[in-house]
Amino acid sequence: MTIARVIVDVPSRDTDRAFDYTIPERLQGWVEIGSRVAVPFGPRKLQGIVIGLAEDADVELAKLKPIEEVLDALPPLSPELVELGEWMSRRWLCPLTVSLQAMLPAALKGRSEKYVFPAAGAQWSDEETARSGGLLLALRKGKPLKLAMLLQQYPEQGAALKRWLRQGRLEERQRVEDKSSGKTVYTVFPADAETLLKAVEEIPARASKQREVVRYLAENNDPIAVARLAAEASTTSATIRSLEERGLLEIRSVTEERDPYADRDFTASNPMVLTPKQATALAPIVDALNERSSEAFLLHGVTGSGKTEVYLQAIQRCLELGREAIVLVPEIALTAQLVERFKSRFGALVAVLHSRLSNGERYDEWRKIREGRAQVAVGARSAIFAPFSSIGLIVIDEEHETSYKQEESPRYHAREVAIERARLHGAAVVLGSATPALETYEAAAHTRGGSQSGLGKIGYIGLPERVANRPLPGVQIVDMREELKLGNRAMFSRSLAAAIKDRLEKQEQIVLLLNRRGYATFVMCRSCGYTAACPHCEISLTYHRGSSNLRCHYCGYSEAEPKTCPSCESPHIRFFGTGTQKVEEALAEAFPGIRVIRMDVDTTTEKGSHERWLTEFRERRADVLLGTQMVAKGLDFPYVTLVGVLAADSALRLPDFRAPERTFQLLTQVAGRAGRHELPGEVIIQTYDPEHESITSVQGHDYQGFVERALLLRKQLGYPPYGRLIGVTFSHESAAMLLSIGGQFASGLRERAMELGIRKEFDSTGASALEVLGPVSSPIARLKDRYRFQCMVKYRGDVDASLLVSRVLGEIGEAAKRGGVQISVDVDPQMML
DNA sequence: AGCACGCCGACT
DNA sequence: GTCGGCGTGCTC
Repeated sequence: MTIARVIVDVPSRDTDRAFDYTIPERLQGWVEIGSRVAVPFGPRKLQGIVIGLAEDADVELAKLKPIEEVLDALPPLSPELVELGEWMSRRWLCPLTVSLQAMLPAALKGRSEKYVFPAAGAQWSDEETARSGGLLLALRKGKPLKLAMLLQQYPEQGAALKRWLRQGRLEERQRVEDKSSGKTVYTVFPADAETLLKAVEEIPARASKQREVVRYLAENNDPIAVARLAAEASTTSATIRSLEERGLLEIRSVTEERDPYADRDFTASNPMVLTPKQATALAPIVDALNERSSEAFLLHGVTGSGKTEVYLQAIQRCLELGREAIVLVPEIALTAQLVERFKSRFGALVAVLHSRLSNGERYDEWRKIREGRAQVAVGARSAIFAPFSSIGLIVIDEEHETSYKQEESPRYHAREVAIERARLHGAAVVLGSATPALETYEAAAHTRGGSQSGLGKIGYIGLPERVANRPLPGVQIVDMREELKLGNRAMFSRSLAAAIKDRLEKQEQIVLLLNRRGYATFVMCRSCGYTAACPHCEISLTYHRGSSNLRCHYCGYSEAEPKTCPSCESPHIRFFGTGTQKVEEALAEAFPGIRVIRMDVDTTTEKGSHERWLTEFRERRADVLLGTQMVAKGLDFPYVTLVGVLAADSALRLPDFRAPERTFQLLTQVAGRAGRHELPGEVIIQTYDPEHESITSVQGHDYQGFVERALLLRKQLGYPPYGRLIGVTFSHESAAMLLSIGGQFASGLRERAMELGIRKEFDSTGASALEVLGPVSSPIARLKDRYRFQCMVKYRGDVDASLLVSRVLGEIGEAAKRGGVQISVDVDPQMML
């Protein structure tokens, strides 16, 4: 008897283990590791993933319930992805179902739905009917209705529904449903009649049902739905399945496909001739591919050095070897321009996965991969889970981007998942960036010395020059304090204003970066000092001019623009700080006739708007592309010769040890947008802190220098990559409980560390150390009506802090649950806020 | 996480 | 007496 070990879709600590089920006869052969199944669980019916099959497991069979259904013709996950999920849940301390669920396309994240319908012979009095406000009339039409929908439509009838269900006058039924709208039919594609007839002889006489099916198919040699064929031959799908194993037929899920790129022509492109530098960069990657060794490389190339062509040719080689490739790109860089580059080189072999596709479209692309019709997957973070079976190469472009870390559970980092997945496949990893993350750089620089970062060995490949020897743009730093002294109170310095005017005359283009959206960043009353804050979060509200309201950028709350102070009714209420909307206005004022495209979260929510703006800019229907960091990444426009940064230090003062690194990276990236083609580029950076290293290093394009100094500082303070962090956040609607639960966690962890003889101090001896900071109120003390406290665990890489933390959480979990305190754990947090 | 079961106050 | 409040414990 085979037992299936199933992870049910209940994301909690208590249920984070496999539950055993029997496999009923009709599903024999369909249940595999990675199958998605519907199972009974207590009184409910749930979706689950099979993570193991055990022959006659050591359990009381009588206690086991059978699997109810297998939900896909092909298991959506492979044993390798299940293993990867197990690794993830250990690495980032999340329930296994959460990491497995993260690998499925949204269309397959079916939830179970409850339906209710009247029991046979159930009666209701006229009075009850009248009081139900139409509910009973709807129900008595006979069709089962969704319980969730009824509760939403008749909110007052909840109690009545419950009563009737208990009394048995209503019945409920639960089904696990897919979200995908496209209809899927599992279809049998038979081999040709001749092959089938020949094969009949070889099928053992005992397998009479199989023979019958084959004879049927020999006569009716057309594709037929699995269910119909089973009915036709009065047998079960298990029979058909074994025929598939004999190679006499193929079962495929057939759907109407939506190809989001169907209406577009891609002109074929051939490999370009590599520069000698590019060729040198490519060589070690190709060596690794040929040897099938799971090596990782940092491809450190300045902006415009032609990294993409290196990726393309590495992928080419990978495909020639009959293996598949994954390319990760930051979401906002995943533009038509980039997709086109891959499509034109590899054609229909490319599947594209990004968040702007509908669930259905995404599911189609995902199936192309699963069914082997695509060999290259290009996508954002979650494309790292592309269901390939033989991966040869994983490329992560702009590997330093923060978007590779998922900010909700599972809080994984795609870079690390890539390295682990590559290890399982014997695949090469290429991490490309002009400004590598300090963690990556350190791992590459000290690969021989033994790195603390946890990334393992990384080979270093440098690409220090732009193609065709185009110079890097000149960078000018403007001290805005000097401007103020000279009486210039405008938001554009004299040199930036002059440069803008010059480009307008020459009909060249300009990119302007300001990392704050909205119009004004805070609202204050000059009489009483009142500032407008979100009632749900401890965050000041941002004024948006178009809609004349104040908005919270954390929870989306908005309120009307105040005319007088809500606190003292003084009319002296003023808007402070500059956002992109205000810059747009100032540009129009200072340069009449200027054509500006503003690109930020507010103007790009609509589907396709992002690409539309970029196309408009590329076609030079605008002079200025003004925006938040989304204008800094990966864009390549030949006529951009000026890049202006309005407030370079805006992110520098955040209470986050990575703030200087982020600032340097952002400035370098945006500077790289200028002068990428024939026309030379110029960059003007405005700041109130012109001496700051994050800014001065951009001027000299001095990554090396910046990084060496930053790493030294990190080492002194025990921050990553030399020490590591785990952030634990406790939240509750009231603050009262948080300090005590947080305190219990901190002291519990300190005790455990002491027992194991782990030192508290980080010192030069290099001995294991672990330190617990907090609990303290989080930098954002309240978010969406919940107060937040946090602890930060700082430790050296040789301490298994994850294990310690999960043990302590196990101890205090009960108390936290009773008190209603939510705990979220972030291993290797990327944002300190 | 849900959902049932169980033991307590406020209604017909 | 019953309805429904939410604390507790279990789900193969």
